[in-house]
This record gives sequence, C-alpha cells and structure tokens, in this order.
Amino acid sequence: MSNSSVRVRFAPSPTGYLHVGGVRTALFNWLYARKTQGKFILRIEDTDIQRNKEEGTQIIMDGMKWSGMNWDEGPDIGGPYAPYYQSQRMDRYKQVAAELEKSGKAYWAKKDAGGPLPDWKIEKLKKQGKWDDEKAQAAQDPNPALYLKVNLKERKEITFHDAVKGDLSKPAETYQEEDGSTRDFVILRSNGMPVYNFACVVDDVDMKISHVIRGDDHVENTFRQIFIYEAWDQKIPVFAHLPMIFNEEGKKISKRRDPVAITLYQACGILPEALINFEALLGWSPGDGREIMPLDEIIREFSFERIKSAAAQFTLSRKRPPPVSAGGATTDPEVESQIVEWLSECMVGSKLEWINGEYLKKLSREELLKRATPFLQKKDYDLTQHSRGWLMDVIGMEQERSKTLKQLAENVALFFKAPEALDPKAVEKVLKKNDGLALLKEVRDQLAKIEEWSGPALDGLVKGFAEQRQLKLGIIAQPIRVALSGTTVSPPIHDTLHVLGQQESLRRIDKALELAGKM
RNA sequence: GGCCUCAUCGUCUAGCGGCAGGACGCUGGUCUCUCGAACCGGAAGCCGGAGUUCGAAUCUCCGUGAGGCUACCA
Repeated sequence: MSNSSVRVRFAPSPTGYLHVGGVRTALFNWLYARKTQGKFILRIEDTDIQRNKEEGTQIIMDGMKWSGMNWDEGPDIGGPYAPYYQSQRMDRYKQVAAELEKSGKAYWAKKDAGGPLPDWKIEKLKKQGKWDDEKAQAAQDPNPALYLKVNLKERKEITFHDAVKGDLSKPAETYQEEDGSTRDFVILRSNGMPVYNFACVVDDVDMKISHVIRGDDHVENTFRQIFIYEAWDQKIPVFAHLPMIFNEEGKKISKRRDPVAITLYQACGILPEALINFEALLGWSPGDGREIMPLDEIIREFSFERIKSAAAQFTLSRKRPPPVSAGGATTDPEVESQIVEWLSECMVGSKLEWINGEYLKKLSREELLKRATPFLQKKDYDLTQHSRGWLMDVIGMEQERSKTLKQLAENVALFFKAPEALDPKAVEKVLKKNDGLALLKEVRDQLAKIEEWSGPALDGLVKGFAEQRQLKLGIIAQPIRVALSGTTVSPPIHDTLHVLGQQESLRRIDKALELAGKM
C-alpha cells in the first residue's frame, strides 16, 4: 500500500524526558507521514554523551507510545537503515568526513585565529545562561578539528524554500571573513566526534529523509546544512520549520524550569488524544473554527500551508508560584506529586483542560473505567469491594462534571468514603435553614420504607415529598446532599442515593443528623 | 554587536485589498436540585508612524517590541 516516497523523522536527544515541544514536533512529522502514507522514523541523537541519560531512549519511546504516535523504523524495531542511534553510527560519519576531506571539501585545521570570543559576547552568553565551560574548552583544544570548506558558488545570498515560511535567505557575507576568506565550520571535533549539523545531514541522507520538519530554531542550521549537502553532492530535502512553542514568559521552553514533561500531564489526568488535539492547534488550524478534532480528521486536514509562522505560547491558566523550582526534572516522587498538584491547579480553566473535558465526555463507560482506574487506585479507594457495573455507574455520574481523570477520581470520593465531618458552611446554609434537619428526618423515614431502591423510584419519592409540602425541590434535595456528601455539591440526588445504596444512605443520614444536632 | 524570523482580544486562532469572526478564560443571566455541569447573552484585539490605494489587519518602507542563531551543544 505504501508507495509514497515521503520519509520523515523525529530525532530527539535522550536527555531525560519527552516534553510538550518535542511532542509537537514529533506530531507534525507523524501527521505528515500518515497523511501521505509515508514513513515515520524515530532516530535517537545521542552524540552528546555528557547529557545523555541511560534510560533516555526508553522514556522517549514510552512517551511516544502514550501519545499514540507509532514509528515505522526506529531504535527498537530497526529498519532498512539501522542502526537508529547516532552513537552507533560514528564510523559512518567518519567515513563521510574522510570522503569530504579526500575530495578537498573539508580540511583539518587548528583555528584559534578567531581567538577567544569577544568579551561582550561571553558576557551575553553568561547572562543568557548559555555559557558552557566544556564547550569553551573544546574550542581551545590544541588538536585540529575537521572543517567544512564553505563554498559560496558566487552567490550573493544563500536561499532555500521552506514549506512553512516560504523563501528564506541569508546574505553570503555572513559566511565571509573581512579578508574575504570563507567562514568555515567544524564538522568533526578534535576528539573525532561529529557535530550535530554534520551527523544530522549524514543521517538524513542515509535514511533518505524527504522532508525535514522541525522547530524554527533550526532555521540557521539549515544554511550550514545546505553547505554540507552541496559539498557531499546530495539531494537537499524539503524543509518545513515549525513555529516555536514558548512558555508563559514568551521564551523558548526550558526543560529545566518549565513543567513540560509529558508524564506530568499524564499524571494530571490529561488524555493523550486531548493533548495531541491541543498541540495540533498550536500553530496549525483547519481554518474553519473546528477545535475538537479526532486524530483521523486532523490527519485528513493537515497541510504545511495552514501552519502559521508566529510562535505560540503553551499557556495554562492562572500563574501560581510553583512549589519547587524543578520543572519536572525530578526523580523524587514526593516532589513530583507536589508538582502534579500545582500543575493541576494551574490547568483549571485552560484550553487544554477544556479540550480534555470534551474528550472525557465522549469515552464509553468501559473505556473511562479503564483509563480512570490508576487514578482511583492512587486515591486508595478499595476497588475490589465493588462490581464493575457499580464502578461504571459511579464514574459515569461524574463524567460530565470532571475535566480530567484526576478530578474525576477526586469527585467520586463520596462514593468510596463516607464524609468524616460535615462542612460547617453547608450545615449553616442548608441544614439549619428552612427546617432542613426536620425535613431530613422525615425524608429519611420515607427512604427507609421505600420498596424499590432505583433511580426513577427515588426520583419520584424525593419529588413527591417536595410536592406534598409545596416546597421547591432544592429545599429537600440539599439537606440530603449535605448528609450524603458532607458538602453542597454532588451528582443529581436520586442517582447519588441509588448508587450509594439504601443501607449506606440511611447510615449517612443518621450520622449527619447526629453531627448536625451537635453543631 | 551581526544575521535570520515573527507581530490580530489575556491565551489559541480565522483573515490573503472591501463591515475584524470563532474557541478557551472572564463576566451577566437562565435552569420548581447543587456544581468547577448544561443553556443563553456581554465585555475584550489588528504594536506605532509614514506611504501605495476609492478603500489597508492584509501591500511597501521606517521604527518599536519579541524570539532564534551566532563556540568543536543538540
């Protein structure tokens, strides 16, 4: 079936976790591959040994799987151009480098002619937190590095067409020193390791990548990479640079500081399909106002033309000070759970949360139970005591009112644990007004006598009770609600009674009468 | 400092020379049962200045602001 020549890749570094920016980049590649029936390749860019984490690759693959993005070739499943780890392709980079050297396109040199960086620049880099001592030292390495000879070919500017941004160009002078010589750049470090730009091109050529889809922080790299493609005499792929995703401060997402690990969103009870939908809409839109779009619809509608070039903020809702400075790069479960609590709060009222709620509503009860179970277990509810049917009834009642799985688990608490105390405000507002306590006593006796404990029967009982006394339904429903839940909020009262069961309902009402009497 | 890119409600966006529209949030209201549910309203925006044009959010130029890259980091 697959006769498309489209081959795209997602090439993350295994530095600890998959974050929302990476997911967006992966997503747009994946969407394009699926739309064109091409191949989506997962490649691990682990040439920077310092920053790699051993379990990094697994974390990325787990995140991709959770998001629902599958790959056709990759580190675990291999493929025609294996291996898909850069660290295992070192010989190949050296081989290509040797070819370039042999054909006079690259040369070994020790250049410190540029000398140490100008002071203003060092200061700026330090200020931006980008200063890297190791990197600075490497530049001072006494051994030669392999430089690519930049060939301007008489061009006044270097130009390429970007599928998203249109024609992009850069003046040739940028690659010229004042004396007219070209500003060549390193492709193999003095320690023999390839730099990113070089390894990336070699891999993309070897793996026959047709479209390079990545963040627009790579636009500048593209110009350098074009010199490599040309020197090596290879076909240049189509480039598509995606607008960045910024944090709330309008800066490039920082893995260190921002809460962006997708496992965090998972823990907040976000559904993967909702996160994907939300991220697809960051920088792309179908153009007709559709917001909730199932994956197959997004695939059908996806095109580079509809990607805009301005950056988007990955914004939650209210900004509150985080409990700790770590943005999710923690391994301490205690700290992690604090961050999840904080993030859940920040998410209230956000578009992501809204989209999630929409997806949550559409799940079948079976599916909802499956997804919610880990969250219910985390709340220490004893699930073994209850039937599947009962559990589905319970979560079904809160399905519409909850926007995340985490909220759902919190909202159903009253069905698993009787309230230990009554909310004093609720007692004041409901039980101590309008004869609340007296009415509760009366309705309790009727509930004790009812023959059929079913939703409709209970609905009839409560409504009949109110009608008889010419009271608004709320006047009687609220006292029951407070008795059952301890608060003024719960699902519809007859459903709550029904699911709780006669015995438990009466027990709670009795307890509430006793407690409220003392207050 | 140099080069590149971007600029529409608070946020995500539609707009491709002809009345600035949608969504989230906010806000007001409705609902003989509560709610962060549902339903119905409202406020809220073209970064600034010139130019082209009968007409500019849209095209051009100049500012301003923001971001990216700029070292052997990816």
